[in-house]
Amino acid sequence: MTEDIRVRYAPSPTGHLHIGNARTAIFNWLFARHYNGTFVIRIEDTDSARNIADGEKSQLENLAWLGLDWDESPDKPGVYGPYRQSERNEQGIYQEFIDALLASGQAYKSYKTSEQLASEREAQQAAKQAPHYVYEYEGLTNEERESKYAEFEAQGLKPVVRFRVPEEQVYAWDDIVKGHIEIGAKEVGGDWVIQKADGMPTYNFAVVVDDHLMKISHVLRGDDHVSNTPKQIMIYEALGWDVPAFGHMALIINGETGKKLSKRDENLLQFVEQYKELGYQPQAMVNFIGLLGWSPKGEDEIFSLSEFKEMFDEKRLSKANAKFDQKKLEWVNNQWMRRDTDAVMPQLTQELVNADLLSADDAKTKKKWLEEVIRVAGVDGISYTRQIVELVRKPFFELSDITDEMVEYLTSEDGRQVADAWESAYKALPTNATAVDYMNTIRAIQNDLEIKGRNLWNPIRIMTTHEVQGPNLPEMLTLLDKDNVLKTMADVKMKYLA
RNA sequence: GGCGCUAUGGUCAAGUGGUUAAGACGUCGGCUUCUCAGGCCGAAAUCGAGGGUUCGACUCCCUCUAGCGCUACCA
Repeated sequence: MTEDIRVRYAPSPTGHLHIGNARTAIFNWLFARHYNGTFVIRIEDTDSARNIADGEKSQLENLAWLGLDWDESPDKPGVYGPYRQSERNEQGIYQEFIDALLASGQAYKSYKTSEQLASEREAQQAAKQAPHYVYEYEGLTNEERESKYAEFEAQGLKPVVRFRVPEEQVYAWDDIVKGHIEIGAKEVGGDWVIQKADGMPTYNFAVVVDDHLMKISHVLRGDDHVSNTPKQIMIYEALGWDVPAFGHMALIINGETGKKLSKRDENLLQFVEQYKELGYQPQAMVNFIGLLGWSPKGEDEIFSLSEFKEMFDEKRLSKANAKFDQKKLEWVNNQWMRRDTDAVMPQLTQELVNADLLSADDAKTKKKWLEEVIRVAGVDGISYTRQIVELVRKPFFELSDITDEMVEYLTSEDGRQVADAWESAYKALPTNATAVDYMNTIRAIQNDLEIKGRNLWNPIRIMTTHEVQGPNLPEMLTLLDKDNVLKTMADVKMKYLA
C-alpha cells in the first residue's frame, strides 16, 4: 500500500446504526488501522427531510460501543473539516465546484418540473426505452441557453444543476474486491442532478467533492454503490482530480427474503442497538460481522477487533452476498460471554433487576449469592444476557406449578420412600452444607433404598424446587434458603403425600 | 427492460489443474450412569446447468440459468 492511506465511513443520520452500516464502518476501520492509515467519519446529511434528531449521535455512540475509534469526525475535527455535509454546504464548498462546472459548460441549469420529468419517463417506458434524461438545450449556443434560464427564472421556476454526461465515455476501474469493472456512460441514465433545487448537492456529487478535499485514498463501501461509481468518476475527471481506489463489498442479505437488508424487514433485528439491549457483547458483534463477507486464513472463528486488525487483508473480502445468520451470531456471543464471564457478570445481574426479580438494593447486598445463582444456572447455555432471566427465575425466585407428571413421580412407591428419606436427611444437614454434602446424602439414599436414576432424583427435585429438570441439584441446594426449602417440602408433602 | 455483480452442503465459508473438497453455525445420532445446559464423538456436498480445453477440472474458456444490486431533485 502506498503512503497516506485515508479512508472514511460516511453515514447519513437517518436512524440508528444499522448492521450493514456497522459492517462498512468496521471494514473501513480495519483497513485504516491495518495499514496505519487515517479513519475519518463524515456525516452525509444533505437530505434534510430524512435526517432524524440524534441520528448522528446515536451512530457515533454505537460505533464507539463496538470498539471503533476515529481520527477525524464532527466531534473531533481534523484539518479537512467541517465533517457534516450540511455545514460544508453552508460554507459554499460545493457551490464553488458547481459554479466551475457551470462555467466550463460541463453542467447546466435545468428547470424541468417533476411533472415534465415523470411524463418523459412514462413516454420512454411506453416506447420500451430505458429511462433517460433528455437534454433540453440541444443545439443552442451558450447565449441562447442563458436567455432560456432568464425566461424560466421569470416564470418563478427553481433550477437544479445537471451534469452534462459525456455519453461516449466508458468508465473503468480496478475494484479492490471485484476486480476490473467497466460501465458505459450511457448507462447512468443521462444528465444527472448534482445540485438540488434547494441548493443542496446530491449525494453522488458531494461524495466526490468531499472525498477529494478530505484526501480519501480508498473508498470501501457496499456493492449497492457500484452503479454510482461511474457518475462519481466523471466528476473526478471533470474537475481534473485523481480518482481514489474503490472497493465494493458484497452485501449482507436477509436470510428469509434473500434481499439486501432493509430497515423495513421486521423479521430480523438489524440495528446494533437492538442487540446491545438484548445483551449481546460488542466484541461478539464485531466478531460475527467481521466474518460476514471476509474470512481469515486459519480455522479459528473467535477474534477480537485487534486480532482482526492484525490479520486484515482486503484480498480475502468475499464477492458474494452473505446471509445474516442469527444462530451463528448467538453462538459467537455465547463464546464471548463464556470467555470472560466475570466481565459480563454485572450485566447479567442487572438483567435480573430489570426483570424485577429483585430490587437493585437486594442485588447489591446479595451480590455474591446472585453471582453463584447465575453461575450454577449456567451462562454456558445462553445466547445473550437477557436470557439469564428465564434460566434463573425458577426456582430461585418463583416456583413452578406441580404437574401431573411430577405427581406421578412423587406418589409412586419409590417416590414416597425417597421423599421420606430425603426429608429427614435434609433436615439433619447443617445450613451450611456443601454441594458435596448434598451429593453424599443423595448417594446414601440411593444405596439404602436401592433406587436410582430419575426415580431417585426427581422426587427430590420436585420437593425442593418444583422442577424435574434444571441445573446440578446439589449445587442449587447450597443456594436455596433452608427455611424456604423446608416449607416447600412440607407443602408438597401435605398436598400430595398426606 | 437495460447495465453491473455473484454462484462450493440449510447458513458463513477454505480452496487458485491432481485433495478423502478444510473449518464453523445449524440439523440429526451416540456418549457423558437425575434432567436441562455444557462437553466429547460421529453423520450428511453428484462444487448452479450444459458444453468445451486438458492425461486430469470446483479450479481455465464459452453458453445458459438463477439470485442480487442499480436504474430519484435518497444516501
